[in-house]
Amino acid sequence: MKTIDIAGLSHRTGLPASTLRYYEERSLISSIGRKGLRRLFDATVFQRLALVALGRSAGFSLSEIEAFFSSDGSAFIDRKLLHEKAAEIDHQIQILQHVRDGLLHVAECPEPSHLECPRFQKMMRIAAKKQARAAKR
Amino acid sequence: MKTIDIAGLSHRTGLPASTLRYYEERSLISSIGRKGLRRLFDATVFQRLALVALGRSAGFSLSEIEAFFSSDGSAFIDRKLLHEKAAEIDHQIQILQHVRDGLLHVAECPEPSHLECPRFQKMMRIAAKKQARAAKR
DNA sequence: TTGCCACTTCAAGTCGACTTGAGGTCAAGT
DNA sequence: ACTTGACCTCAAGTCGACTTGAAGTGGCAA
Repeated sequence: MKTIDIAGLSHRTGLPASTLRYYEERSLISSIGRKGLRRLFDATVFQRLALVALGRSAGFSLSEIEAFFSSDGSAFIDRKLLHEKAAEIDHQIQILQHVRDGLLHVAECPEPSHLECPRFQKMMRIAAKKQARAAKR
Repeated sequence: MKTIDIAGLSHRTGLPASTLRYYEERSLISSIGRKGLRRLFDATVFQRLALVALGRSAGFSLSEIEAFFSSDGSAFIDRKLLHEKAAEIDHQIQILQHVRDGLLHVAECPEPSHLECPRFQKMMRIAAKKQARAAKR
């Protein structure tokens, strides 16, 4: 079986070795053994790291990602949670679209009065509503 | 002129007083004076806070939002910066769309083999590339 | 066999955005 | 005039996700 040490894994993933050790400590990945003190990983670790990357991009915390990996090693079993997160992301996309439009509006509008513009105000109201939720991330 | 104290402002915005003090310390908002020790705010603070909320929703750090407020108190004057940020947000929207699709794919696919699906792998590659940036937010 | 240095562990530090707590002040109601 | 308690300041704590540093170990080239 082909194995890779932490330096190689770091090189191939772009993640610092410290992060990989940290992920192992958090049980997000696992090494298949040691050569002396040194960790050895096999190819499955790449998949695992890709899933972690996906989860991070989706805004999951490491704890949440941990929860996705069930005890038997299989991953992402909770479909309901996945759908919920997808919906959350959809929502965030909509907010970002409003915010982008708001920024562009401000950039285009030559007036100092864009703060009075109803379009801008509407966008701000949307942003403000989501403040509490957004601030939690 | 109508003024409001920190408790009233907190009540009307939903933000804790500690957060409002913190924002004042960061120069994101300003009080118009004091009654004894107590801060007094006027109506303009609501607009200011709405802009801060907007910025936070857009994923800006408080420092970035500070930068938007120019020294003379007017806001969002740097059109180039605004366009840049809008483009950045556009980019983030695209990533989130991929991530959402990835989550849905995993949720739908009843096989343990979704990890081999080319669509999924492509999405994961995109997510992985953006990991560093996403992790910073 | 020796020596280098990439790896190891473990504790502590960092960063952003706040929150919490101790100890102090003062506006306002009785 | 006194008390109450909401406000004040400033320092320190928190949380998540890592990073950094010191001190130790051992694989491998010469």
